Amino acid sequence: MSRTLPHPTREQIELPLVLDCLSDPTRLAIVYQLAQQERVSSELCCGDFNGLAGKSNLTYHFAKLRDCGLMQTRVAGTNRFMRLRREDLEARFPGLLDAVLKSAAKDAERLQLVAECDVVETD
Amino acid sequence: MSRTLPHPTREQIELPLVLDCLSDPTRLAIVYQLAQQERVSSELCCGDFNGLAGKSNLTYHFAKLRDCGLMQTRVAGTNRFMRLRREDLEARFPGLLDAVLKSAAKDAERLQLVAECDVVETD
DNA sequence: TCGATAGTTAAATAAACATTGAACATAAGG
DNA sequence: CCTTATGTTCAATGTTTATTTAACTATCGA
Repeated sequence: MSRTLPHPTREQIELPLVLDCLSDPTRLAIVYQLAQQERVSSELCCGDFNGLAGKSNLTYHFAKLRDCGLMQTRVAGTNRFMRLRREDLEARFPGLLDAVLKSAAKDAERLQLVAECDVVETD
Repeated sequence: MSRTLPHPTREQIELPLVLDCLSDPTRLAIVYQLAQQERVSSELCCGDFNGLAGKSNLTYHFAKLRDCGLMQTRVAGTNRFMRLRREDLEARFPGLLDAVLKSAAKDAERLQLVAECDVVETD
């Protein structure tokens, strides 16, 4: 019934929680993917991450990312659209997100962040 | 008997491990304190962090910081001197450590990083 | 050689974490 | 209305984590 989800305010965003969130490979991949697609569209929905983990596991990671202030979730019909809270993060921790994203990009292979580009399903 | 401790090479430093290390408040405080004192002397020994946690707990955190490549430990007599692996981190993840340290500095109070400056013991 | 100092190791514990599967809820579309 | 597609919730699992206490090792200096 709840049309909106709880998010921390900008000021409530905490450094250790953000770092902890980014330290998990699955969540780092989510954030990375979100950042990659940003110039195309600033939002992605849950299903776009199905390659990274099972559905219910993703729900768990999305909640962590939302709770720590890394992303914003918008409910629309049966979909939840997410976007990075770039502005808030930049205001709170200048340069941090970019540094993490650049570092992740450098290690994309090692971290297995390389988007599978919607590989054709072989059913 | 081991005069030297094992450290990862520069190339072996992994982003998720580094972020995870920095996400713990105690370890973030250690790194912050290490960075603060850097212009005075690049090294500090275990005892300099006694305010942050118990001795054996510190040993645990030091090991994590060493294992992930954030700091270097040098054994000298009964002391172990630590320093940040700034160069290696900058080479691997440009701008990351500085961004974290600046973010931490902004939140120093909230994170209780404010060095107690060897407050006089009130016994 | 003795005692103090610096730090490690080991074992125990409680809490937090990531992952899974099954059941559920909600909305869109025929 | 019924079905399908999206995504959530809940409980169970096994793992990792941070912390504490106590016993230990090793070095320095008197």
